Amino acid sequence: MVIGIKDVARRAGVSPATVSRVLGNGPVSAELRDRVEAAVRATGYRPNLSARRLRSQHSRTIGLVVSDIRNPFFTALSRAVEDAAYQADMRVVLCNTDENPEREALYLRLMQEERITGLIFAPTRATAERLDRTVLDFPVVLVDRAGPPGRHDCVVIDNHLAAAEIIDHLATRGHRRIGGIFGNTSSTAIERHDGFRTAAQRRGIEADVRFVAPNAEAAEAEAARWLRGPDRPDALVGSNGLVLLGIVKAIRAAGLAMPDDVAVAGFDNETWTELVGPGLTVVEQPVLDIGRTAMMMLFERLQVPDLQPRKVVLTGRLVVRGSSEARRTAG
Amino acid sequence: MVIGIKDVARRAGVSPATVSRVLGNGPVSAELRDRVEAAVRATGYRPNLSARRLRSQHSRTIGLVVSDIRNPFFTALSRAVEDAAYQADMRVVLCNTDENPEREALYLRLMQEERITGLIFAPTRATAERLDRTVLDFPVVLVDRAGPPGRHDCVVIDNHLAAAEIIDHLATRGHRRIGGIFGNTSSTAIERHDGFRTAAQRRGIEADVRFVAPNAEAAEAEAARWLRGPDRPDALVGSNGLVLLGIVKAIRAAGLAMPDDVAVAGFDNETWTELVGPGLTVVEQPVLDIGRTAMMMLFERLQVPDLQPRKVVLTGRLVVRGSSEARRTAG
DNA sequence: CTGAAAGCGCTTACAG
DNA sequence: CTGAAAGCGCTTACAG
Repeated sequence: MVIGIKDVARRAGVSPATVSRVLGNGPVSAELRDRVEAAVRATGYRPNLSARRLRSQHSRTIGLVVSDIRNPFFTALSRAVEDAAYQADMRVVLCNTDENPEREALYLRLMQEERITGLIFAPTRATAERLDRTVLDFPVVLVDRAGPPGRHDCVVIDNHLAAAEIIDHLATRGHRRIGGIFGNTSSTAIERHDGFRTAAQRRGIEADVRFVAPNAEAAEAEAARWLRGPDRPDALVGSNGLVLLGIVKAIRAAGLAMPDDVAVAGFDNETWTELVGPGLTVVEQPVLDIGRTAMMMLFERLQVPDLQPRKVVLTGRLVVRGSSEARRTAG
Repeated sequence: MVIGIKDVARRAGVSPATVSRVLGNGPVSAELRDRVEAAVRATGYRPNLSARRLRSQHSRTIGLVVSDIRNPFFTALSRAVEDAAYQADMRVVLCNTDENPEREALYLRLMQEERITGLIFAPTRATAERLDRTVLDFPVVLVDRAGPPGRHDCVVIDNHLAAAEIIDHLATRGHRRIGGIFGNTSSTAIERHDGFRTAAQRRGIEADVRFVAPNAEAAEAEAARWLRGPDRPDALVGSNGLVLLGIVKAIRAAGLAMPDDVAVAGFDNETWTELVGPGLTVVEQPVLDIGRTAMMMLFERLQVPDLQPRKVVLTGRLVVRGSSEARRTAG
């Protein structure tokens, strides 16, 4: 049998209202407070959050909708968001969309049904275009992916700059035929692609590009084809951690060496990137800051709903390792 | 303004009860069903899940409490659990305990407040010992960690066997001084330790063991100390993915080579283990099966509450790679 | 098949 | 400070 607030009230000799006030730190005399607290301990009473949410009209719930929690970027993001949420006495409901717009729509409906307080969302490009703030009953902060300019609060890194830094670095190291493999569903990959092309053009470097589904399998298949073909690049760049993983797998499977046969660079400084071959050169994203900032923006938006949409741009950090260093002289 | 069931009812010219029946696939005439569905579409009505849960007394919620979602084993587990849950029209509330018994207690209370349908839990040893099924209002399935024999439903792998396989494999490859680094908070690490010792004894092999907090940093520090000391082992075994990561980092930092200076083997076949050095020898856990099985056991327990506690033991698979192969002959 | 009414377990004006 | 009462938005016997 589950104990309710009435049971506690009866035991403490007070009204349910008083029990509620003790739990919610309302104004209660010390004596009644003591009696109620004793009764709560004695009964092991736990308030029913569904009832509390319904009555108080606050769900104290943050929605977090990402493509796949197994992408280490989103794993770390979810942990950051959850820590911030639990500290604010809120909880998180997490959904994986697998970059599928239909599932995004499904989970947006679920978020409505949960009456979430706010949403942190990494949408596909298709959904970001369509997303209408005014039709949702809660504020949204986009993360990792900005969506159309000026439409939504968002926190991203400067992808254009980061991709350009990778190109500049590779060019400096003497690479002239650089290939890029980019995800085909997110605005982030597009921005990285822009930065990639712009920087290559500026330096008069040959930069070819291929788009794939943003997962390791698709990236590996594409990289394998590319490395086998006549136009094999001397450096490969991956647009996120999963793509980078696929590239490295393809290189190993082909029996090639980094950086002597192909140099490699990419995004996301996962724990393992320093351990592979000579170490992988990557742009590290400040993922904890991204998560925390998204939560802060959500809270600010809740306090001042009619603020202009704000874009917070953080900066990635290029971590140079052996995978992109100049070709070794034979020894 | 948020639309409620009454608004839909008014618009469709029916009672709220009828709207509720349409949504819940209750018995409704085709004509009224059509009118209600049209009204739902026109208004964009979304039922309030808090109200529904409160009234129906079903939360349709699974709790998932693990140490850290960033441990790739738990990342994959959470994805498996979430997929199974959403398919059963349930949702998941996830908590990270950081192997901290106080946080475990906190989150168990939260689970009570959520009135969850059932809990999937990877407890520390301390909490597993204390955990009393009869005091919780929901069934529990332990995953990865079994707890005291016969007390709880659980789904684990045969850790004793898996650890013994690692020892047998290393012994066959000629390693005679094997060191193990084990987590100090989970029953799983203890079982792996047992298997490790037993197999070593049977083979008359020197097997030393050290316990650390189950994270990469602690494992790396311990491995670094060990590799520097006078009793340097010729093979190191890590009790989970994070510990294995720490071991590999320490080996690289010390400028040692796998397997020539130290062989390495461990648990969890993460995506990166095949890419590090000559590839890492690991026991792969059937993590998708573990997640799905845990959900099934939960549902079965809900249907037949007075079943004996059941232990499902799955089997790990030893994936042999270069990190543990026989020392190369100088060439 | 359908509707009116009760009630899930809380919180919160309201009155004292 | 405290309690009685209303009500959050649904679902579900109950009666027809």
